[in-house]
Amino acid sequence: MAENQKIYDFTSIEKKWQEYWERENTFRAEDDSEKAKYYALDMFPYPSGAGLHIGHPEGYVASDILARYKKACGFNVLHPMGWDAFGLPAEQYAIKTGTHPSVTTRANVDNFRRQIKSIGFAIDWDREINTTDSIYYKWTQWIFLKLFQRGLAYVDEKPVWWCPNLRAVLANEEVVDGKSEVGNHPVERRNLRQVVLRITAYAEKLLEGLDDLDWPDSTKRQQKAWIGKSEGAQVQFEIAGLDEKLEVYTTRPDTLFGATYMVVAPEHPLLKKLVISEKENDVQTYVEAAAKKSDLDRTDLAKDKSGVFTGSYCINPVNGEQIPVWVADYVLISYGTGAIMAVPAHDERDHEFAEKYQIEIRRVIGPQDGEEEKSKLPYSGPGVMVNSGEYDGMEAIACKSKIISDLEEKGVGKGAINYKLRDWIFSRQRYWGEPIPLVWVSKEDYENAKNTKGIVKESLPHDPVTSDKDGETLYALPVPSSELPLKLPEVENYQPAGTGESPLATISEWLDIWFNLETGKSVSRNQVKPDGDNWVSATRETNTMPQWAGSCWYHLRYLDPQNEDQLVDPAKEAYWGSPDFYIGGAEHAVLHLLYARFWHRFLYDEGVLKNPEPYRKLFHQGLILGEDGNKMSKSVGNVVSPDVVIDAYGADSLRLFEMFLGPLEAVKPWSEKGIEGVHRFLKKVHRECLQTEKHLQGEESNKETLKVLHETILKVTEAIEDLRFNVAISQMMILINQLQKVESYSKESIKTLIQLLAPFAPHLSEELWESLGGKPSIANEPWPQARKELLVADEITIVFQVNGKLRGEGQFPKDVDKDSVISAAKADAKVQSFLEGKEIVKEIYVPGKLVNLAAKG
RNA sequence: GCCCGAGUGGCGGAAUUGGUAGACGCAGCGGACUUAAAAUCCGUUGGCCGCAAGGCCGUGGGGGUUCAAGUCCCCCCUUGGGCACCA
Repeated sequence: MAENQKIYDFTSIEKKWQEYWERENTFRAEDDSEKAKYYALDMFPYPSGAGLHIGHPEGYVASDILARYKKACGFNVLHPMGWDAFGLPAEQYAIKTGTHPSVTTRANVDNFRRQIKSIGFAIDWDREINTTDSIYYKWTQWIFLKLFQRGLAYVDEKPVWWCPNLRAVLANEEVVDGKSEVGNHPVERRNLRQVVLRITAYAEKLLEGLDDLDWPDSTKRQQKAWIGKSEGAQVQFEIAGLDEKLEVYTTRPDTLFGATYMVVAPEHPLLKKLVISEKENDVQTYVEAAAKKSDLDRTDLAKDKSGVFTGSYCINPVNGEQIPVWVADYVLISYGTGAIMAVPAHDERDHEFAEKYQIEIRRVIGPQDGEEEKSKLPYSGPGVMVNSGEYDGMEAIACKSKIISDLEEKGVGKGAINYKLRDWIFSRQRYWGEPIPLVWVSKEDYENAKNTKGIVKESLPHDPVTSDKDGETLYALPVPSSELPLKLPEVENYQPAGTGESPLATISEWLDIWFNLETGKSVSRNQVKPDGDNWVSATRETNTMPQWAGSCWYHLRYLDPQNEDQLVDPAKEAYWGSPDFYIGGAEHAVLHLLYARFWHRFLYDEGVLKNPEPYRKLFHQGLILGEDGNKMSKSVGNVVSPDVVIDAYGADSLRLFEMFLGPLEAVKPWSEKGIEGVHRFLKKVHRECLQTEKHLQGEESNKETLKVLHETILKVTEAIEDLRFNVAISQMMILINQLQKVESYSKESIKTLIQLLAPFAPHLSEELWESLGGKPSIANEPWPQARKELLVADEITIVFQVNGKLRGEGQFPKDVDKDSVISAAKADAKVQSFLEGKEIVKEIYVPGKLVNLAAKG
C-alpha cells in the first residue's frame, strides 16, 4: 500500500482528474460573468482518419497553458474546440467505399475528441462545434446570402484547375507546382462556371487592417504581398489608324518617354482590331499556343519571353512618337488593363524582351557623376530624368505626380491603384460541402421576383447575377434565410458528374424544383406544381462551398453555439469579442487568415459585429519533426502518435515535453530520450510532495530556497506571458532541484511549485495539490505572486574584468559605492597580474554587476 | 532572381535592454546504493596546452564599432520559409 503510493501512477491519476473536470464542469465559460474575459482559440482541426499526430497538440497545449494561467489570474476563460469537418478526404473515401461522408466524419470526430480529451485540456466541451452540422452551416449559408445581397458574389466562367484523379476542381492555392496539394496528382486547366466572391472589393480594408494586428511580421508581410497594392497611372495611347485607344497601367509614368513598344496580353479584347492582315496568321498561331499553355508554363518555367508584332502602332501621348504594338504572353490579362507600355531601359522584363527582338532601348533615367550603378541597364531605381523633353533634370520620383496631373489635364490618363489580389473562387464541384443557397430561373421569372414583395426580393442584390447555360441566360435568386439551412440531399453515388459538375447535379429530384418567388419555399418538380401564384420552375445551384467557408467565422460561433435564431447573440459577442489569442500553423498565413478577415470585416460593415478584425493576436507554432529530423509522414514511417506517448509516459509528460522541446515558434525534432527527461522531472515532483517529513509549517525559512522560489514565480509568470514555455519549465526544474537538495522546506513552498506547474501538468498537479491538503480544483486557485524584494540579496557578486576579460570577482554589500568596488578590483591579485606594466586608461563600473579596467601598454 | 527568418558544446536549447557564454534537459564518463538489475542519488563533461596552478581559443566565416559583441554595422557562406513575369 505504502509502496504503491510512491509510484507515479499517471494513468489512474489522469483518468481520475479528467473525470473530475468533466463532472464538475471546471472549465465552463460563463456568458454572464462580472469577470474580465479571456478567449484562447486554436485553429480547429480537420478530423482525418489517421487520428491526431504529435504535432497537433503543440498549439493546443500552448493555448491551454495560457487558458489555465489566465483563469488562475482571475479571468473568465473560454477555450473551445470544434471540427472543420467538410472536405475532400471524407468524400474521396465515400467515392471509394460508398460510405456516406457523414459516417466517416462522425467516426473521425469521435476519435479526435477522444484523443484530445486524453491530453486533459481546459476545454468547455459544451461549446463544441462541427462545420458539417446543419445548425452550424445554416449560418455559413446565411453569411453567403448577405454577401450575395450586397453584390459581393457573382458567377463567371473561370479557368480552374481540374484534377482528373480527384475528379475535382481545385483552387489555385490547392495546387502546388502543377500537382494537387492533396495526393500530388497532375492537374490541368478547364473553363467552368464558378461562384466567385468579390474579395477584391475589400483589398484596401484588408490591407489597412493589418497595421493594428499583433501578428508575426512575416505573416503580415505575406498578406501584404498577397494583396499586392501598387500605385501608378492609367495612360491612354491612341492607335494609329483606329478610332480606339489602348489603355495601359504603369507604376512608372515618369518613364513614359522611354516607352519604345507596347504589349497586349494574348486575351486582350482589342487584339483582333490591332492585327494587320499580313500578321494575322502569325498572331493567331501565337495566341492559340499561349491559350494551350497553363499558367505554370506561362510563368514559372517559361523564363524565355516570346511575342509577335501585330503590325499596329500606338502614339505616345507625351511626345507623339509612333511605337509598335506587340502581343506577348508575359503580359497577363488578369492584372491592370491587360496591356502595358514597355520601357526596356528601366524594366528587367521589357529589357529582356527588347534585346531578344532588337527593339530600341532608350534611357530616360540618367546616371549622374559617380553613379556607377545607374549606368548599367536595365536600371529601375530613382534618379534624374533625361531624354524626357520638358521634364529633363527633374527627380524621377517627384516627377511621377507631375506627369500624372499633366496627363489628366490633357485627358489621356489618370492616377490609378491596382491590387494583385484576385477574386475568390468560392465554388467546388463536390458533394461534401455546404450547398450554396441559390436557384436559377429565367429572365422573365427573375423580373417577376423583383416585382413580388417578400423575402426573396429583399435578399436580391442591386444588379442581377447571371450565368449562361445552353445559350440561355439564367438569373440567380437566393434561397432566403427563412428557408435555411439548405441541407445536403442524400445521394447514391459520390462520383462527380463527368462534366466536372458536383454529384448534386445528378439528383434531379433535388435539382429541379418549383420555387416560390414570394416566400422562397421550394418543392421538388417531380411533384405537382403547388397551387398559388408565385411558383416558378427553377434549378438549384449544384456547387458547394470550399472548406475555407466554415472556418471563416467559427471563432464567432463558439460564443453562442446553439443559437437557432442568430449567428451570435450580440450581447455575447459584445462580451467575448474576438479571441485574445489565436494559435495555428503558419501555412494558413494567407488563405484561411485572409478569408476569415474578409468575412469578419464584412459582417462588421453589415453591423452584425462590433469588431472589425477577428484575430488580434496571432501566433504560429513551429512544426514538430520526426526523430530523424524529417517531416513526420506515414510514408517515411516516423509518425509519433500521442496515444502511444500517453500510454508510456502520461499526458502530463507529453504536454510538458511538447513545450520543453524548444521555442514554441521553432521547427524542432521529437526525441524519445527527451521525454524521459521531463518525465523524470515529474516523478521528482511527485516524490518530493509525498515526502511529508520534509515539509515544515509556516513560512519558508531557508533564505536560498526562498529566493529560488520567488525567482521561479517571477520567471515562470513572465515566461508564460511571453509564450516562452521552455524557459518556464527549466526554471521549475531549478526549483525542484533546490527543494530536493535541502533537508526540509516549507509546505507552502512546494504547494507554490505545484500551482506554477498546474497549467503545464494539470493532472499531476491536481493530485498533488489534493494530497498536500489543498481543495480541488487547483484550477480555481489564484496565481502565486512573486515578492520581488526577496530577489535582492544582501550580498552581491561583482566581477572584475581587465580589457573585457574576466579576471576575478568579489562579494560586496548591495549598496556598495563605485569607488570601493574599483579599488577592490585593483587590489585583486589576479587583476594586478594583468595590469602589470600597463596603464589604466579607463575604468568602467556597471552598478551591481561588473568592473572593467581598460589598460594599455 | 526578390523578400524575410535562423546558424551557440556530442544533441535540444538558455543568455529578453551590448555587461560572468553554454542555465535547464538529453547523451557520455566516474562513483554511491544493490547479491544483481531497474529506479534513485552524488560528482564530472566546449576545445587546445599543462602534473598542477593556470593560460590560450571559442557563439557559421571575414572585417568593423565599443572599455566590453552571441547580441550592433558591412560583406560572404549554409539553411528554413514566402513570393516569383502583377508592369
